[in-house]
Amino acid sequence: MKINWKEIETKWRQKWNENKDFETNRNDRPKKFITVAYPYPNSPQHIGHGRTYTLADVHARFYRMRGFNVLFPMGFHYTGTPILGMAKRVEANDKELISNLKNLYGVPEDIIKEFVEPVKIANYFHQEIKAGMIEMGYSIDWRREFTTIDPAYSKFIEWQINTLREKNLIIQGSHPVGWCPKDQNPVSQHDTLGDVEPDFTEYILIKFKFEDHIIPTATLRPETIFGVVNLWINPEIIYKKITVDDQRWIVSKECAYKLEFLDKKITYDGEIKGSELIGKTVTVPHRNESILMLPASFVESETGTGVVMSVPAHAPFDYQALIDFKKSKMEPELFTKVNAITPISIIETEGYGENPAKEAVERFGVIDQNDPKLEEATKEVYGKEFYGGKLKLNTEQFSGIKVSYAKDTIKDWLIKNKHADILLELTNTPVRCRCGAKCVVKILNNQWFLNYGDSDWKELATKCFDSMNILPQEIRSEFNYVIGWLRERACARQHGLGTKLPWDKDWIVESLSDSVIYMAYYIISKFVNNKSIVSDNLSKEFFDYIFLDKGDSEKVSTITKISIDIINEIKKEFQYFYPVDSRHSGRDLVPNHLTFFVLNHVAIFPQSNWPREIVVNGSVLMNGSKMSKSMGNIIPLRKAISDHGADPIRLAIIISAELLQDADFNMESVSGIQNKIEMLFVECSRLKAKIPETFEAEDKWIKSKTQNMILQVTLAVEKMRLREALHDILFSFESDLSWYMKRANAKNRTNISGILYYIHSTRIAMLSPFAPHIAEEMWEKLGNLGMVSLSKWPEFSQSEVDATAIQSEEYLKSTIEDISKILKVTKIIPQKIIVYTADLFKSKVYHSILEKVMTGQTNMGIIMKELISNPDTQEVKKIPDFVQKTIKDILSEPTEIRRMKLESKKFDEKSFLMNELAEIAKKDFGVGIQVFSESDSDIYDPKEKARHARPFKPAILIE
RNA sequence: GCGGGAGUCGCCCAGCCUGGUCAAAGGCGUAGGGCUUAGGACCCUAUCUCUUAGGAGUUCGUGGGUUCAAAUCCCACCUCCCGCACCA
Repeated sequence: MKINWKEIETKWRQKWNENKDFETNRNDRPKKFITVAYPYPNSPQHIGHGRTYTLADVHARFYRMRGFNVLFPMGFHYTGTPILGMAKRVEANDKELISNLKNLYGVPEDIIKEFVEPVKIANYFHQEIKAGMIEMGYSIDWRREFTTIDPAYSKFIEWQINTLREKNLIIQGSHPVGWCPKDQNPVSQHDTLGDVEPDFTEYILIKFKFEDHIIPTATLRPETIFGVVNLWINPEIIYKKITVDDQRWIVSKECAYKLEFLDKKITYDGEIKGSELIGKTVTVPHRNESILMLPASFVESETGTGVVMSVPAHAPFDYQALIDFKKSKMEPELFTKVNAITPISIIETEGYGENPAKEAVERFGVIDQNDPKLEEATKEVYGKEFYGGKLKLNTEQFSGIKVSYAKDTIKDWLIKNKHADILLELTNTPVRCRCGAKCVVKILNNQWFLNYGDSDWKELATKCFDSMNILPQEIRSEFNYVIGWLRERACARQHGLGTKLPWDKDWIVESLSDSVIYMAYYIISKFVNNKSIVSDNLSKEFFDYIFLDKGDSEKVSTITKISIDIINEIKKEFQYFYPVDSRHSGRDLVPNHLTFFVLNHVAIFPQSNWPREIVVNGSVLMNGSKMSKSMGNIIPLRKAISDHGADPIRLAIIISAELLQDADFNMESVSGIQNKIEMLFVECSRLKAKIPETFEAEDKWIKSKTQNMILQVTLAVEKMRLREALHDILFSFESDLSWYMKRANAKNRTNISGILYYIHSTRIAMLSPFAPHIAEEMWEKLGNLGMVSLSKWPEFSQSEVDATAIQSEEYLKSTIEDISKILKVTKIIPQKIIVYTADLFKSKVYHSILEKVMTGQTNMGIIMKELISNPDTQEVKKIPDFVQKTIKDILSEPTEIRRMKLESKKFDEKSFLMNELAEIAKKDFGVGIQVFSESDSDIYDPKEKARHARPFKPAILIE
């Protein structure tokens, strides 16, 4: 039977909507406030976005069924730069973008024209995403919807950022960024051609004195200043003479250009050829020694300053260039000087001798300074020295420290003594802005930062994390790590949509900073949307009173012109719903949003309102590979819903992976799920509500198994192990059910529909948070009244679990399995099957062994001695083999089964097998079964098999 | 480098948290059978090795260890993937 998903889903969505089932207000029941990171509306959502929201929705629906008053709201994050960038690209008539909008996202052409206005983009995709969320059946309270550019939201953000500033958590400073000199704008990944992230490193400029000039060299290894023996100049380069602030420098043209953006005043004074510098000397800072400037072809004008300091003991390039130069022709006078240059070794590293550079050059077989092998040699020496090297005595006060540590220390010391400066340089050059210009590194002054480096703040956040539930547990250490390395973070930028900094209107609150405590705003937004309050009235006093319990209602009412009743109602609702019980998000937000979410909460709110839980999920792959525009494998969520139905999509996403793993989405799994659900649907349509009749062995068993499923599923959902839960409901339980059907059919029973009705009602109820629409339909088909989404979650009941029933079915199964194994190995076609159960004595021995094993005694010798010393069991000395095998039997079973066996001592194997084995064996093997106890007097035992019988392991004879 | 995750029977992947029901679920593939004019779809059976009695042997990246018992716990090593900032 084919299910018409669309029809069923529309039907139930309408009912939920009419009944306002998911509109949540304060009441006297316990609450759960479940939130999920709101979407950024710059594209329609695809399957990947759907995952986080679906997980959160299942969570919300689960708690709703467990009796909680669940608030699950949604907002839209308009703030940020990508939308702005998009608008610019539309304006510039960017072909690639417009084709994506048209073909990939299906945006009508006349609407694309309006996209030159950023808000139009956000509005369009906002509605698109919202429609998808509704179609997915998310149980959202839409009365609380908002966007982050709503005037009331801006008031809220102003309050947030002012509060942080009052607490001295916002500071001002300078900060390097990737920069487009043409646009006069910072650039990040989505502003560059090819979407490259501008990546830069910090070089240390060491200032060498040359006459009345400074010749700076750029290095990553400031400690090597103690090992410098000469400088390398490229004779082909024409260097610039410039004035940097008050000093006169000589650097390459490219370097001078870079310096212009690094907060320095540059004027150009003249030029000097590289060749003119050769053979002249400079003074090494601090050491005050004169060293020569020598020519080298590996020196590039684009890198650093175009001058390199030579440390031949530790830098393979320098060592090789020195060798090369010594071989070249030169004036005798210079040769004497050059020949006198010897490497100065300043670092000792295990595995290297006096001159690591020389050793590496020789080992790699380097030919000359243009040999690419030098790169490898450099990497090796640098790596080993950095992590394993120590500075030698000739480095004065730094001797003995590890290189990895010395780097920063020496840098600070050099800068303090004015021997050095900083040069920031892009490492992945060239980075081009979308406008085509080459990007540089710029130091921005007067940037506003949230001081996440503050140790008191970190401590509070750590305290909060320690008290929080983090799901899955594995991700917790990652949060601790992030808190550890977090430093100041820019919280304002100069472009994009958003709220202006209240005290500095040139800046806009950065979008990762205006989205950290907005869960509190869901309380406010309900009252904004129903027009109880207007943005103009939302003053500092209002938010202080609602969120922080500061001030009194009368004063606040006077200031805000909002009635005391409304103010108090808002406050009560906030106090009822806060704190956030669970926050859902993808794992990409762990090092930023989720951590900031906690940091900002602990900074602003009292401990009682700190968040309680974070749930993190992995991303979604499409047929095993990452979804990307260029691959064209992005499936818009709404298209997937209309093609396959919302419930199959929800189930396929959930079943494909556990929380943190990447979920591999593919159409086969969707259609597999559809088939499964269709079968279940047919089953539910057939069953009628009925009170179960008397219970036979298999009925008691399947009831116990159902209880077991309830327990397992409930525990799994509580830990958000939704894949496991769903798998239990849909698949694992199926094998139990088919065993049950096999048993019932063998007996030709016709009175099982009551049991099946009970089982399926339980399953459908548990399925409902996962596949809410079809579950409602099935629930109705089963003849249940009301909505399954509002019904009670099935509860585990220990009293419904029948240990004997479970154990006896296991016994039956293993006996049948033994028979088939024998048949398989011997390839006999059976005429007759005879089963012998163990006698009373063995059963007695079995139980005393079981008791001993349960107390931890597993030693055969000791058990044997104890059995013999007891008059009741001393006869075992005749059958030591039995004892040995029984211990093994027991040990190979799970503790749970052992316990059950211990509990139900009086289990009559013979009569059970006679009653239950006959029909089923007839069906499976086509012959009758005879059952004897080995102690029966009328026993038929021609091959003397009976004596091998053990409790729960009957002997078998097949003829 | 730092931090995190992973390595399972031809392939994909579950089991590991909480050791025993584990020669290890499920899917794909392969082989045989059913259905069909044929193909597809679907259903059944088999799928580490040996075995004419329910058994035995060797397996879960590699090497050790703990335990009566290890895919599961501990230690070391090897390989692969992801994140490392002003960007949502």
